[in-house]
Amino acid sequence: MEELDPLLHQPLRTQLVAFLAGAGEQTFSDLKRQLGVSDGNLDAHLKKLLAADYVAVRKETGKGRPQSFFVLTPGGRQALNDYIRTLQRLLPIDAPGAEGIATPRLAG
Amino acid sequence: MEELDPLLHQPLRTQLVAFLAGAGEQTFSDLKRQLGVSDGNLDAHLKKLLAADYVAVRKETGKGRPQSFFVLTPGGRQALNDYIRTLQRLLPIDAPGAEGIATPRLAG
DNA sequence: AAATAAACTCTGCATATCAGAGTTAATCAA
DNA sequence: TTGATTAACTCTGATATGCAGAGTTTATTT
Repeated sequence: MEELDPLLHQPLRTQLVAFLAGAGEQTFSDLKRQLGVSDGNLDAHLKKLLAADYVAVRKETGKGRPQSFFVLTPGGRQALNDYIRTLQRLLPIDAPGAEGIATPRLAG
Repeated sequence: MEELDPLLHQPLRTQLVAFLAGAGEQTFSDLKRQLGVSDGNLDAHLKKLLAADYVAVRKETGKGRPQSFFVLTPGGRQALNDYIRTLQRLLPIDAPGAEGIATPRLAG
């Protein structure tokens, strides 16, 4: 059976990565606001994504408050694409608007 | 931001529910073999799905070894459909074969 | 009827998730 | 220009989740 990347298949991280994929570079605070999550929780999940090189940080200091900018790496983008393809194979995702399950298909 | 049903958004449970949706009623052993998972783990996840009424059991006894047949309930099927729709809104799932992320869209 | 095996279920450990307290650094007010 | 305030993180510990294997029950086999 297909494997779902456990790093991406978690509610907050899926949203986080999806958001980064769509919106590009984001600050810690932007992410916190967008996802409505606590500091500690966001930090913990970002750390995992950083450790896997799915996300990279660019820290800016000197001008204004110190800020970290988070971006999806090429590897992260690839992982997301693979993840989406796995979901598509696993779930009956046909076309937008027709996502309901009509007829069960027999097991393999 | 959209919420991803945490009961469904977990690797094993997503596969489990997807499989039940596609293949219909399955025994414990069938599920174990198909998913390649330990007894204890399968039991734990099935319990959660049962508690949420996403899945129902029918226990057969008397003729042959006692067996439990697990099925997706209408509620479970609905939850799965909602879950898929949420994924589609969240991720750039457009059409099969074109799932790559081409152009970032700006944040809300 | 004793041994074997299938079909579950329970227990406990390991890891993950999460919120809030703590820390550092910049801006603002006087 | 310095003390207060606030934004931007980071660390800590408490709770929940995930998991494997040991244990239990019930049927077959010999």
